Amino acid sequence: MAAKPFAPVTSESIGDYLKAILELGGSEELRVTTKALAERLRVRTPSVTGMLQRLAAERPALVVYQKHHGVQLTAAGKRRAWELVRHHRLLELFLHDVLKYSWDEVHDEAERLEHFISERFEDRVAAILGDPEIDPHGHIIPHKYEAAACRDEVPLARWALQTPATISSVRDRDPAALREIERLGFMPGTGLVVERRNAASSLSVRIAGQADGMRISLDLAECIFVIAPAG
Amino acid sequence: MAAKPFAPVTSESIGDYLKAILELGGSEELRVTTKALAERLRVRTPSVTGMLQRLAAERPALVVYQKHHGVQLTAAGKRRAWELVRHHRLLELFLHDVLKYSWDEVHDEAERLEHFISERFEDRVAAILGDPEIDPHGHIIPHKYEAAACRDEVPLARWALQTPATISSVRDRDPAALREIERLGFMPGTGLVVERRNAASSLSVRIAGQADGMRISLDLAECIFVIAPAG
DNA sequence: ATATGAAATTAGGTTATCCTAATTCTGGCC
DNA sequence: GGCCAGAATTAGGATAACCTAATTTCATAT
Ligand SMILES: [Mn+2]
Ligand SMILES: [Mn+2]
Ligand SMILES: [Mn+2]
Ligand SMILES: [Mn+2]
Repeated sequence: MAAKPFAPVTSESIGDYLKAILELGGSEELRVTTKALAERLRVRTPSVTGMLQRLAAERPALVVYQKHHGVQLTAAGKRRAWELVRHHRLLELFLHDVLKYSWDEVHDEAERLEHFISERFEDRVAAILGDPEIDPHGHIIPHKYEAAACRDEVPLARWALQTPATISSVRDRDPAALREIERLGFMPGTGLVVERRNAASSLSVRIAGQADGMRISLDLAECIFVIAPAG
Repeated sequence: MAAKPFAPVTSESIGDYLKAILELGGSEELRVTTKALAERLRVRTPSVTGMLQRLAAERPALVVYQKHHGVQLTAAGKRRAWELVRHHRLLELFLHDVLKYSWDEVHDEAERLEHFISERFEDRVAAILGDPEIDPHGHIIPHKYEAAACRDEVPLARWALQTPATISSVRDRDPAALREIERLGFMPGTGLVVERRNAASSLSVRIAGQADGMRISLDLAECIFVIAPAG
């Protein structure tokens, strides 16, 4: 009766490891280090080593683990990680659009609930949102059973000067940064140009169609991702 | 900044124990036995004993535990248990009305999610549902920070013969029974009379305004709760 | 080729929650 | 008052997911 799930179901903890490996590995799927995982997950490195050994021993294996040389996700690990990313982004959009959360409130709630909703919940939320493509922070919502497409995003802090850019997404994990970004008007879809780098770790930026520019800290510019316009 | 929560936050497991003690104790708040808890929670009795000792040792204590003589909830335990009941019933109604779950699908999902939603989630769901009073099975949704009112419900199996009754609620835990109840038309609010008890563990029941009666099993009649009409 | 410091692993321990097997308590019945 | 069956508890152990302290490995810089 119960169909075999496409992606293995995991504990909350394992799910968080898989998602962290996915996100730290980037689109090139580089091997991720123990230390990077420990920092991201706020645990100590021996906890990471222990968990990686378990994930590699699982049948089917969720990661390829080479002692002292980091981990990568297997196909099974990737399936589960992308499923959680889909849950996360659908939940964020649902919390924002239906339950009227502000965009800085959605992340923490989604981060917890993504592990506990059923496939049915996922499907119904997608349905009432009209199979959405983009979450409140501009992130692409993967299709069911698929990895998300990926754009060539660059943090605003590394974008070339005097070159038009469009904001594609913003980091979702820092509520204070999100409030600041909203206050300044750097919403996904907005066009802008970086006019110069200032000594004081800040950037002078002008939003398309606005007369005067503004200064934002490099820290904040690391939270804003841009692409070439009109892609 | 973060206000002290009105009810202690608990693990999923502890929450399930507290809710089970609340529900098994009934409105008279009788002491609940180790065995009853073990059955309800599908764990072995030594697990229950161990957990009860922990709940009693917690500061503030969540239960009053007398070795060999069962447990009762303390005020703190009751607060948490009722909070979870509120979460559960709000979630069931939300899943049914907003996400279009059928009434036999809502229980299991709510049983899990009730432990993981935040106060904000609870409040927003209540708001979009218009501060509802009754869940899809006819159960009263407690107000925030309060125990639910309670009615003098009786299982249909124990209602006097030939005496008009109104269905107040139905048991929410058994999907197959719920589908049967729906098929037969025993929805909360429906009026009926029990015409007789038959030998074959069944009841002959006539729904108000319907010409002919029907037979339902005593098992099913244990899942349907009734009160005197027009209360 | 070797030394060294950062990164990673191993060793050993804790807590939460569950289990089985063994033991003890309790309430009713003669 | 003593016996018994069922209920409950204690004893001892497993597993998941953490931790600190000790040790090992790796990459690089002389
Ligand atoms: Mn998470
Ligand atoms: Mn997001
Ligand atoms: Mn539950
Ligand atoms: Mn219900």
